[in-house]
Amino acid sequence: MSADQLRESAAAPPRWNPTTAWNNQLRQLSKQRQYREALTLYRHMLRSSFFPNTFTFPFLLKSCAFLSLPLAASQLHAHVIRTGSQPDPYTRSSLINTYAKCSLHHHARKVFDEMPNPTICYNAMISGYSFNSKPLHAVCLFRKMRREEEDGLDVDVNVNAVTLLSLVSGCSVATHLTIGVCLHGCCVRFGFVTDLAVANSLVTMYVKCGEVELARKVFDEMLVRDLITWNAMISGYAQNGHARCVLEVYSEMKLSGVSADAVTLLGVMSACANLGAQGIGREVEREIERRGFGCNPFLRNALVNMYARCGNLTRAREVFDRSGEKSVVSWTAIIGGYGIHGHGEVALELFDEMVESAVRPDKTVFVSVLSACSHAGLTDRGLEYFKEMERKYGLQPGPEHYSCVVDLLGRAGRLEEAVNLIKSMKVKPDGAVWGALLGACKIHKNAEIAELAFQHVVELEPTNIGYYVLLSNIYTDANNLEGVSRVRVMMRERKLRKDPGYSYVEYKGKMNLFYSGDLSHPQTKQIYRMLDELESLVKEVHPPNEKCQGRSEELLIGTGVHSEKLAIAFALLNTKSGTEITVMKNLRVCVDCHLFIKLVSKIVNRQFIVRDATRFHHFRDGICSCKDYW
DNA sequence: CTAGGGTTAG
Repeated sequence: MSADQLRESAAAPPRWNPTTAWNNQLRQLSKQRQYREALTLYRHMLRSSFFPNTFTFPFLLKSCAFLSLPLAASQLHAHVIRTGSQPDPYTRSSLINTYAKCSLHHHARKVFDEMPNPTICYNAMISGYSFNSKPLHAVCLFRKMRREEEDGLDVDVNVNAVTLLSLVSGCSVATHLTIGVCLHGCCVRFGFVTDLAVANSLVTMYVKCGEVELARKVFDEMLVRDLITWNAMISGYAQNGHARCVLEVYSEMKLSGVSADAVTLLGVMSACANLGAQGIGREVEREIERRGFGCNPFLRNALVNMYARCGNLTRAREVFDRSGEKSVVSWTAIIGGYGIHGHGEVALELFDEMVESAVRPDKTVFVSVLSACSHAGLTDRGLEYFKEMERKYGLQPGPEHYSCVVDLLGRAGRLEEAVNLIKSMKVKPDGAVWGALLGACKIHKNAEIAELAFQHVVELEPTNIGYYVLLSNIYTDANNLEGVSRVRVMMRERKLRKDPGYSYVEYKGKMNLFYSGDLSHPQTKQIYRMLDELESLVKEVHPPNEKCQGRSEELLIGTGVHSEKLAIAFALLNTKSGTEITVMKNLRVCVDCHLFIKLVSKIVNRQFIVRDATRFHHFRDGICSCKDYW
């Protein structure tokens, strides 16, 4: 035994082969996902002159892949080459995978092209292309793989479930949907749709492309489902705004005997936030505590968001204050919460606090900050923050920020400034930017700028009826009847129809849904009696057709049986005094109702929160038959 | 080589 070897065995007292002992430690660390520690250990290993073998590198490469460390990866690659012997398939597939995960798919391909490849290397390269969203590259390689499989030459190549799974997961944006559909066909032809993991990846693929119906079809055809399947479907519905479907699938899941985990509850919580379903949200919170997920930062943020959106700022703040580590996402949730409900000052204070606590603001949090300013009428402070965004934090404002600032200026009546801001934009304004301007024109009755805004907005979003309605209303205010009929003709030509407006209130875990003039609710009689009473009380304090002072009170009290009014009457009938009432509205809250709600709130001394759910999609998932919901 | 996760105006 050489002196070196003796010294080595003394330094680390392993049983027989020192390399095996080191490798075992690496395996342990890798299993426990302690990737940084694995790399540190490797540094120790190098210092104590050991000889890495074929089992050493895959663990280390996996660590680099997870931590996305391209430099460390290429160093390791050099070490692999230095060992002299040809790398085995496992090491090569790890190299390919690591380069791909570091977004270096060209390097990965170089490794791939060095020699003939067995199945795992093909799979690694295919999944690498998918990871970098290059599904066409992946498909080309798949074709090559099939040819080699058929030739049956010296290397063992077999298309397997992992191959298809990797291919499918590469089509996770809508632009790649066509390829995804073809690959779905491949999965069927090759007999892999029955494979659980493959089917799961198909569900996920469709969900990410925004095709929830197709995802649901795959989901329904599956004979076996595991936790991943349910989660893919639940979070898929949640991400695409189909909040009610989330709750449906969740209860189906509970019936099927699969128990939920943190990911499931996250999807459910986000659905509750979008529905304003605080009661269900509370139940889920209890479930979270019971299952011991209370510390999960994802869930805590979702919880803060849910309470904030439902108007329960006290509870949102409690949960927020009690979370230990606060990320930008946590701050965004709480800032947005105060912003939505008009507490702009608090939102800005929180933002400053966030900066002080050394959390770097991102683009998203600025959207919340700017919109908080515009909700609270803090025009100039909003503009300051907008400037700071680029100057102080180096964040390029996107169209989503410009639309907030246009809204900010627009609400303050500074329409020309808003127009100039749009003209000065470096990025192309989207529909939302012009739409915000159009909305401002409605408030300040400026038909001229409205026409300019409308021209742009119909070009960008020709099917968004909201804008047609807005312009038509602006013309109505300006007594421009010719304009009104022109817009009507446009809408008819383009076959656009307005969705019926409806409102709903969550009560005892059920959605109570109302259309305007609705007579189908079981409590209809009491509701209308209550509404009559409210109307006469309101007329007492505020005689009809009398204009009021101030911006939001310019409006008259409408006499129609609006869905919001029915929802409020229902809530007053059924809930205890002192509790807040959250009413959800699919379209913008009817202007006639603003004052009505405000006055009723004063008269009965209850707080109402009417949430504008315009941007949520759940009104599209067929809330049509009210019977299912009460 | 291997499927699921929080925040975003109008």
